[in-house]
Formats: sequence, C-alpha cells, structure tokens
Amino acid sequence: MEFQSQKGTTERILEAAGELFAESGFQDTSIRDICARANVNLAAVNYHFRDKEGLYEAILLQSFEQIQRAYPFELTGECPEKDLEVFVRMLMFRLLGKGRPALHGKLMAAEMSSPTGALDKLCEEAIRPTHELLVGIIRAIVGEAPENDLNDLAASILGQCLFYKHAQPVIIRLRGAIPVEDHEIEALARQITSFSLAGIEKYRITHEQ
Amino acid sequence: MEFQSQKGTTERILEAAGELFAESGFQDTSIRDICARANVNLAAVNYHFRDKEGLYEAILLQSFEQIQRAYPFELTGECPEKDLEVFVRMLMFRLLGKGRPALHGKLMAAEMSSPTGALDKLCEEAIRPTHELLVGIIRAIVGEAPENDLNDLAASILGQCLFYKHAQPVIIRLRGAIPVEDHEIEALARQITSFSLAGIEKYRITHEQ
DNA sequence: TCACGTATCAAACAGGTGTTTTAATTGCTC
DNA sequence: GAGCAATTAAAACACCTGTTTGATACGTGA
Repeated sequence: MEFQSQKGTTERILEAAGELFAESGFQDTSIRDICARANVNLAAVNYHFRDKEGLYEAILLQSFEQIQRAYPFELTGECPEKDLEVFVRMLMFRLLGKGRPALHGKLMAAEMSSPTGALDKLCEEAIRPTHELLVGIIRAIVGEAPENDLNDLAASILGQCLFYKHAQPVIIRLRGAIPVEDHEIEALARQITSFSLAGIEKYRITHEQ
Repeated sequence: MEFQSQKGTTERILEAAGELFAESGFQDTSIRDICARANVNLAAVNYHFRDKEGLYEAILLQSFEQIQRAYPFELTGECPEKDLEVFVRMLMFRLLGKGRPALHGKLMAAEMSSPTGALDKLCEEAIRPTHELLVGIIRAIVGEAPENDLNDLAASILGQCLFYKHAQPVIIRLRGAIPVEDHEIEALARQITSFSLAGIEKYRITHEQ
C-alpha cells in the first residue's frame, strides 16, 4: 500500500534527475546520486529508462513540453521591436527562471557548451526553430540582408542572454549574485532588448543603399 | 643521449596536456590520454606536477604569460571607441585564435561554464582585471553611471564575444562553421564593436538628464 | 490457489579514473 | 669507474562509474 502523496518510481526519478542534471550537468551527475535523492533502488533507472541517456532524453522531452507551456514565444508579427522584447524576455526566463518550467532552458544551455549525444536531436527540434524565429524578427527590422549578417545579429542577441547562464559562476564571483527575481529578469530583458535594438538599427542604417 | 629536437618530459607533457585540456576540458581529459600523446610514462605527470590539478595550474600560468604577449590589450585611453574595438578584437583572438597563444582564452571560457578548483584564483588574477578594463572603457563613453548599469553593459559585450566559444558546437551545426581565419575574426570583432557602440550610445542618451 | 508478468532489491560485474609503489635505469660528480 | 640523486618504468591500488544479475515480493486474471 502506497501513500497517495508518494509518487511512483518513474516520477520520483524524473524529478530528482531533472534537478541534478540542471545543476551539475549530465556527466557530473551519477545514477547513484539520482537514486539516492529519489529514494529508489540503484537499478531502477536502468529498469525504467534502459540507461542513463534514456533517462536524460525522457527529461529533455518532458521539460520541452513544460517550457513551451510556461514561457511561449507569443509573437504578433506586427511590431518586430515588440516581438524582440517578448523573445528576449521569454528566453531570459527560460534560462534564469526558477523551478521546473525553466529546466529545459538550463539543460539546453549546458548542452550548448558541453554537448552529449542528445545535442543533434535537440538542435533540430528546439534550437533551430528558435533561431529561425529570432532571425525572422531581425529581418523584419532590417529588411532583406545576407543570411550571414542576420546570423551575426542573432548571435549578438543570443550571446547577451546566454552569457548570464554560461558565465554564471564568474558573474557570481565578480558581481556577488545573478538576477533571480522576476522583476530583475524582466529589467535585464528590457536592457538587453534596448541595447540590441540600437545595434540592429545601426546595422540597418550602415547597410542601406 | 637525447635528440636535440626531442624536448624534455615536462615540456612534452605541458604541450600535450594543453591541447587536450583546450579541446575536451579538465574533467574529460585523462592522465592516460595526456601521457600517451606526450609519449611519456603514466607516472610522469604525478612525478613532475604532483597531481592532475598541479599540471592544470602550471598550464594556466604558462599560457597566461603567452596570451598577454600575443594578444595584449593596448589601450590608448584617448579614444574609448577605438579602445573598445581593440578590446573586442583581442578578446576574440584569445577565444578563437589558432595555436598555443590562444590556449589561455579557451581554457578561461571552459572554466567559466564548468569551473574547476582553479576558477577562484583565475577570477582574481585574470578575469577581474579584464572586466575592470572593459568597465573603464564603457565609463569613458557614458560618463558616471551606476556600477550595476556599467556591469550590464559590459556583460552585453562579453556575452557577444564569448557566445562564439561557449555555443561553438551549436553554431557549427546551425551555420556549418565558426570563424577561424584572422580576417574572419577581425570582421566579426568590427561587427560586435559597431553593434555594441550603438547599444552603449543608446544607454547614454536614455540616461542623460 | 496457482501461475504469470511487473517491479523492487542487494549484490556483483566490468571498465575507467587518479594516484602510489617499488624497482630499474639514467646522468652526473667525485 | 664507483656512488648517488634524479628520472623513468611497469605494476598494482583504491575508488568511482554505468550496468547486469538473480532472487524476492507484489498484484492480477484464470
């Protein structure tokens, strides 16, 4: 007889593994750590998810659905400047937000710099569409331009956002802390958007004939 | 009797380990890999450098001297816009340049997202001074401003640069390649500088009374 | 009640890691 | 050339990893 509040084994594993993968990465998280936190037997991961990679992919899939529901890119297509602000804000929440909804963003950021076997699939299913979205916004502002230039501008924006995740350990040492509260994240998103709109505008002016 | 072309054991270890640490990180590089590439006995690393961390620190120290000689931040202090361009170009070469001189930049980038025990020391001796340099340039452009705002602007610039290193595996999948030739790196540095100067100017105009 | 598929468990396995040990070898000085 | 310290070498050690095994308990339908 189980307590109703006690979730099943697979759920407990998914929960514990998600937290550990997010804070320590795939490599540095051991199955023993996961099972200890989930309060399940060591063999449970292999039984329910075949192997460690299977568990990781299950978490990636689950968290992808969660993040799209929690932080969607709801663009109007009418005002690209406003769309950029939405894009940046949602991306920042995906990277810096608290709790389960932001899990996928953090796993993606980790995957970018320390890829596992899951990166190829992740790239095509999640990263490329997001990148296309951003390039579309930029194109709506600057008009037609060489694909390479649009990619560079997109990189400038993505780089500003991802920096706060990728360089987190350094930022904490240099500045003491990292934005965590919702209003802090929103303020940062506005600052990055404003900065980027100026950069994009400068490109447009420089390259119009 | 040794061939003159055959360097000593410690030099061969430093050379092999530098390459491996740069491309695979500290964790994913094993002492056995290093010794195999350096053609030395397995025990040599522990004998000459006490342990794996000792070797890593020796490489960090050695490559720090090399990078300062190869890619110095030679700022005039007269024209902050020009100084920013120099700063960005040197930083990009440190991150994307070829061969030994760029080793330290790559190790630093890796250290930022996946810190080892060496990060604290590295932060104080290399990263913080570089950050102060950049903040100084920005302050020269916008005038006095809250420290937090200057830090945000610095983060926007550093983020754009580091993105090309931190997201390298993804960029290669999305765009096919990453800038490697000197003229490509310089062009990218000019683009980032131009973009950033516009962003900084926008901040200055928005916040002047 | 019995048998069967599912799930859990403790234990062991096979492979890799950083490090240490102990002996052999080298190179240099007296 | 003998003696001595520094270096190299092969082997083993202790630990951690993901995974598998075989036994046991559970629940369900015949």
